[in-house]
Parts: sequence; structure tokens; C-alpha cells
Amino acid sequence: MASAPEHGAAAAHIADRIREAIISGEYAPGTRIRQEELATEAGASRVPVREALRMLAAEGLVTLVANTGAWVSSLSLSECQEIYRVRERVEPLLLRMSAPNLDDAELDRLDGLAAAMAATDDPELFLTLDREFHLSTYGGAETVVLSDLVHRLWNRTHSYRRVYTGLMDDRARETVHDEHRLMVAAMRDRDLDSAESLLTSHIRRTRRQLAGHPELFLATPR
Amino acid sequence: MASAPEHGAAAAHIADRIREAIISGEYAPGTRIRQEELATEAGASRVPVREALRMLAAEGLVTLVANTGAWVSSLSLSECQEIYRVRERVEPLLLRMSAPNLDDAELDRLDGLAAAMAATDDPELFLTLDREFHLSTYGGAETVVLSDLVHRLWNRTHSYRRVYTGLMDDRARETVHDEHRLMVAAMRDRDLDSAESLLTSHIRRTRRQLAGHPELFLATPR
DNA sequence: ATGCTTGAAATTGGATGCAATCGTCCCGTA
DNA sequence: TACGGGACGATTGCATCCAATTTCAAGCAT
Repeated sequence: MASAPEHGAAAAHIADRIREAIISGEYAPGTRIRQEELATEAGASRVPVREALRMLAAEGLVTLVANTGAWVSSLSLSECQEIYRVRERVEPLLLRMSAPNLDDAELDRLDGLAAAMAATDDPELFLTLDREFHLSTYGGAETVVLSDLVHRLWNRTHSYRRVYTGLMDDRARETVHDEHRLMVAAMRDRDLDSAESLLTSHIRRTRRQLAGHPELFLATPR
Repeated sequence: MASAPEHGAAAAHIADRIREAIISGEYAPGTRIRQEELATEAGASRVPVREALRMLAAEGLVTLVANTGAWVSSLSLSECQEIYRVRERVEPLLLRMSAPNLDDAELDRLDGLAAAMAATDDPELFLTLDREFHLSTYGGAETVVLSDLVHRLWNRTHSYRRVYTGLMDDRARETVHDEHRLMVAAMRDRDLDSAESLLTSHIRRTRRQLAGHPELFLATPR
């Protein structure tokens, strides 16, 4: 289970727990994180908690202020746009490195995810499936640095994607589904250039739509 | 000096110190890092040292193995190539966001750096000037996420750039200088497309030359 | 000579305790 | 009422101490 009582992994486990809580929405951006609370919850002392917070801070998920405390990082609109601009450049590269290693069974599964996403109107499920879909398209990449980078970029924006997902209208949703299907089709055809450019458009379009919702972001994030 | 006796910053200071030591070459890739050593050196206990190591591990500069220790991260050739591929996609974007904000004085300074680089044959000075040149070209960007990402990518590869720099022949060096001068010229002309594509080629060329020196890398890095 | 076992030293992991800092409430003053 | 200014409580920062684990060398067996 989650609590393997192995020595030397407390900080990592606690970090996993917090990361999961942030991604699941349990901890929203701006939420105060208290060391003691996490420590008792993990049945540990504050020492490994602090190490976990340092890790998460370096990942950008948590913001530390000396002598004051830790908060779940929030983003300004411009920071979020920055992340999307980076994703626009980086994820197509990762897709290119992954796609050749995805077999037919995996492509079928991707189609299934895309279909499930189109079939639901539960925003939370949509969000989960979307993440699962995209990260799965990267699953064939034998990379370390790049896939880690992309995962971190997804993590940092996940909370905002959650809110935005609830605001999408039917037209926007339909466009997303079309793009997903086209991406899988391009990958089936081993047409990496098309897959790349479809993904670029996909991310860029989302970025531009996000720009129309500044109310989702704080002016002065921490 | 380096030791401002402020409360709540010990871990950050120690991390700065280690990061600096890695970049300066004092700590080469693969070097074992002992907590006690750093603690006494910083006049602190091992607790903030461990927090610093967690941060650096999240930055990719240090590799931690539970119950065993910390080492300065080393890269395999393929990991290094990965980083360069990411840089190829990401740095031109950052340059585009920075260039419009660089005034004539700053562009003059960049030309000066390029000239100084061309004039020296001290590899260490070359390395320092090269870093200073490129990071300065990004100095106009009002970004947080992206510039932080680029700095980290530079940091992770700096040790290898050091070794490679010593191996460059005159022709390779001359090419680099030409590219630097052309980049500054393009920025003076406010020709962002040219600046971007020059930078892309610049990084790609270096990546391809690095591929010819697998002996600089470990097969199984940690 | 090589490989395996054992045990002590070295090193890391984590809990506890205390000092330092920050927030907040309360009070006094204008 | 509005505006400082302490004092207290809550929280974080860090040093010290002990436990868990690994490493390494010496000894033993093959």
C-alpha cells in the first residue's frame, strides 16, 4: 500500500501524498500547508515533512516563505500562459519521441480514452481522462529529463485546468475531442509531423482560451 | 558576504553554495557529497544540509540514494542530448520574449562578450563568457517559469560543457563566434525570427558535436 | 587466490526539544 | 473611531541525539 514502512523514504512518501492531494484538488492553490498537520497525518516528525516541502517547492507545486510557512502555489494568468507556451514547444517533441513506440493495442486504448472523454459530462472525470490520455501518448518515450519536465508542467497547471474544464461549452469540448481523435489517427499513420502540429495547435488553442478567463487567476500569486 | 546570519535561510544558502561548487567545477559529476562535511563548512547542522540536497535533487543537480548518500549528478550521453533537444525548443522562445527588451547598451555589452570570447584561449574563461553571453541574451525576458527552466538546463549540463570546451578545435570555435555575432546583429535589427532560428541551429550544432564524444559520459549515470 | 560471512565504523534517517520569528489580539492613545 | 504598540500563542528553523542502514575490512571457508 501507500505506507511501506521502509526506512529512508519518509520524505518521498510525504511528497507523493501532498502532490497527489494538490492534483486531486483536495488542496487548492493558496491553501496553507502546516508542517505539524502533515507530520501527524504521516505518523512522522516534521523533519521529513520539511524535506518533502523543499522538493515540492523545487517542482513549483508549493511556495515556501522563510519563517512564515508553505502554501500550495497559485499561478497568475501570465505564469500559466508561460507554462502553456513551454508546453507548446516541448510536448510535441516528447510526442515525437514516444509515438513510434506505441503499439496498436495502446493506440486502441487511447481511442477508448478519447471516446470515454467525449461520452461523459462529469468535469472531474473529463479532467482525469484528459490527463490520462495525453500522458499516455507520451508513455512510449524512453526519456528521463523530458518526460519529467512535462509531468511537472502538467502538475503545476492541473488545478487551473480543473476550474477551466467546468467552464467549457459544448463547442469547445467538441473541438477537443476532434483534436484527440485526429492525433491518434496521425499516430496510427506514423505521421509524426501531423501529430506534432496537431498537438501544438491543441495546446495553443487552450492557452488562448485560458487568456479569456483572467478571473481564474490571482494578480499576485505566491 | 555569503554568510548573512539571517534566520530561515540556511538551507537556501547551503544549496547556493553547492550549486555554485558544481557549476564552478569544484564538484565534478560523480563526486560523493557528505552531509557532515557541508554542515561543518557552513557552520550548521546536517538538517538544513539535507533540505538543500532535496532541493538540488529536484533541480537534477544532485542524485540522492536512500540510506546511502548523495552524489553530484552525472549524465549519460542520451540524457545530455535530451537536455539539448529541450533547449533547442525552449531557448528560442525565451530569446523571443527577451530580445525586444534589450536596449542598445545591453546589445553592445553582448557584442563585447562575444568579442572577449573570441579573443581568449583559456577554456575556463571561454566557458564563463559563453554562459554569461547566452544568459544575458535572456535577461530581458519578464518570465519566471521559462527562465528558471532554462537556467536549470544550463546548470545540469555545465560540467559537460566545460570538458567539451577544452576539446573544440579552431574551426568549431570560429563557428560559435560567428553565430554569436549574427545573433546580436539579428537582435539589433529586431529580427526575432532570425534570432530564434540562429539560436536553434547554434544549440543543435552543439548537440550533434557532443554526440561525437561519447567518452565524456557514463553509460550508467547516477 | 577467490568468495562468503561477520562485525565494527561511518554515514544517513528521523524524533525530540528549544530558539527565533511571525500573526494576532488587546489595549492605550489621540 | 482610527491608529500604533506590546504581549501572547502558534508556527517555523535548526541543533542535538539516537536508531537504522550501509560500507568496508578482517577472518573464515572453499
